[in-house]
Formats: sequence, structure tokens, C-alpha cells
Amino acid sequence: MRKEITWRQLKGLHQLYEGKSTRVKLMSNVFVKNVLYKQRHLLKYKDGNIDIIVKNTGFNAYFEEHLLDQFEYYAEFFQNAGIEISARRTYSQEILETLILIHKNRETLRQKLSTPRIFSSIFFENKDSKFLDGKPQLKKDILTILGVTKFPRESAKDQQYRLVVDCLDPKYILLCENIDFLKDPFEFRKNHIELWYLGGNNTKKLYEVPIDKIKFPIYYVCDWDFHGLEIYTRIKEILGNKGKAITLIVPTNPLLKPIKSGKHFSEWKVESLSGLERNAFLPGEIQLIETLINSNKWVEEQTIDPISIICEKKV
DNA sequence: CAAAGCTGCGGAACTGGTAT
DNA sequence: ATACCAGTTCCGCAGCTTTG
Repeated sequence: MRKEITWRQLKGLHQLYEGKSTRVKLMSNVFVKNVLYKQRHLLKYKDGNIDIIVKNTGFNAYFEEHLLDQFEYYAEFFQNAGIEISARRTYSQEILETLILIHKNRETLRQKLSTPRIFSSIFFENKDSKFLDGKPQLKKDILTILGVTKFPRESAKDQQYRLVVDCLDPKYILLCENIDFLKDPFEFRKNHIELWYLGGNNTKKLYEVPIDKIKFPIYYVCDWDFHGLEIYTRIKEILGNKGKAITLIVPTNPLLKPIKSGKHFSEWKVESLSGLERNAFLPGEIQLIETLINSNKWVEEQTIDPISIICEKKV
């Protein structure tokens, strides 16, 4: 859906939309080179100067239809956050969405700010904890968003937050084990789903959530591995004590992955049902868990589509 | 002569390699 | 692993050139 384009490139295209030419090196972007340049012929190099790109007729119409909203959305964000709108920023869309998520939760985060390394591993978990180290500008921008001058050098281990992506007229709450859904919340909003993230493994935070914050049916989506499901049993117990029920999102056509793939480390235990509390699960859920244990596989959260599942259930 | 176009340069941001 | 450094990319601007 989203085109893979950095802010610098998007701004270059916008420069072209407003003016006539740009010196931004746009052709290194796959989408610009293949779609805009080769297929649609909306761009060309200026005669005798490959450093300059000019537009052909139709470019403005295309930009207005497909890219202008995006540009304005991010430009408005930079403005609200007090960051200059500059093509110096080479941020990918993933980073832009992460910054927006940080911006939305800046009040919470400011009070519980942790070290750069911890911060990095929470928000850029598919990079790594050192991601921010070599990116001084990104670090500065995050600090600007949070309205603080520096990250603390050390912080207590339990520094965890409840991040929320609000939506108008919420009807459901979806608690996510991982942060990724919160970075791409558009479809969730459209479907009246409010997103919560409790910081990895930090079920304790749930104790402190006032009962009246949970006004809507609450769902939980997680990796279907030992770790994710074990957290679910704890969450279910905590909410149960508060008199609330929670529904586990069961993937409909799960994509099974080998336990040892990539950076995945959660392995099944040898005990019955891997030592998970059997009573916490419905028969259908147990069936899938046993299938996974027997084949030594897991299901990644990002391959699950919670929207269709949540919205079907209301019928 | 004014406006638009072009070029070169300084420096910001980042990357990848090397030493410790 | 971590820290440092040298190299690369390329924006943004200033000042120069072209054009109508």
C-alpha cells in the first residue's frame, strides 16, 4: 500500500510539483525510477544535465492524486512537532510513523523517559538498540518532539508506558504485544479500534489502568509463540480480577514460521501445552497451539489481520 | 535589465571500514 | 563488541550566467 519513499524524496517530488525542476537525487528510489520515470514518463532528466530532474505533463495531476496528501500529512506533523521542514531529513516512512507515534504519546513518554538504548529498542525494535547511536539528527528530533534536552543516562528497569493510538468514536480496544500496528494505525481508526501497547512483557501496567478506561470490548493480539501466549494468560488473569473479559485474536489462515527464524527466540517447552495455563484458552485456541508445538512453528503478529476478526465478531 | 537558470562550494547526515 | 575516522552523498545557498 504505502510507497517506499523517504521524506527527502517526497519533498523533492513536492518541489517539482510546485516548481519546475529539482536537484534532489530522486532516481535512486525504486518507485520513482520505475513507476514515475520508466513506466509513466512523468519525469525526465534535463537536457544535458543529469543532475537536474524536470517534470512532464501529467506529473502534477499524478502527484495531487497519489502523493500530495502524504506530503501534507508529514509536513503538518513536522510543523506541529516544531521540526524544520527540511530535505536534510532522510527518514523512511517507517521512521516518520514512529515519530508520529512518539508525538501522540509525548506527554506519557516525557515523564517516563528512558535511556537512548532502551528507547531505541522499544520504538525501532526491528532495527536494534544501537539504531539511534549513529543518527544524531533523529535523536535530536525525538528530543524536540518530547520537549526535553537529553535522554537520561540511566533509568530504572521498570520504565514502561502504555501507548495509545486514539480514534474518533472507538468501539473496541486492541491490546498489542508488539508496537508495529501502532505505527500504521489508519485502518484501525477507520474501524473504530483503539490501539494499546504496554511495553514488552509489562503486564504489571495493566493493574494500574483504571477500570473505567476499559469501556469497550478488549482484544489481544500477539505472536503465537510461548512468550506471547504466556503474556496473554497473565493479562487475562489481571483483567479477570477486574471483572473484565478479553478475547484473544486467533489467526484465521495462519502463516506458520519455523521457531528459529530471524531474530525469534521464544521456544516451546516440553511440558504439556508448553506449560501454558490450559484453562485460559478456548478449545479452538488450544488446537492451534498444539499444532504449533507439534510442528515447532510460530505465527508472527504482523501476519495476523485483527481488523476483519474483530469486526466480524460484532455481528 | 530583470528574472530564471546554472554551478560550485560548504557542510550535514550518514556509512562502512579499521583499530582497539 | 565498541569507538573512531575517513569517505560519500547530496541539500541549500550564494553568486554568476543566460535569456527574453
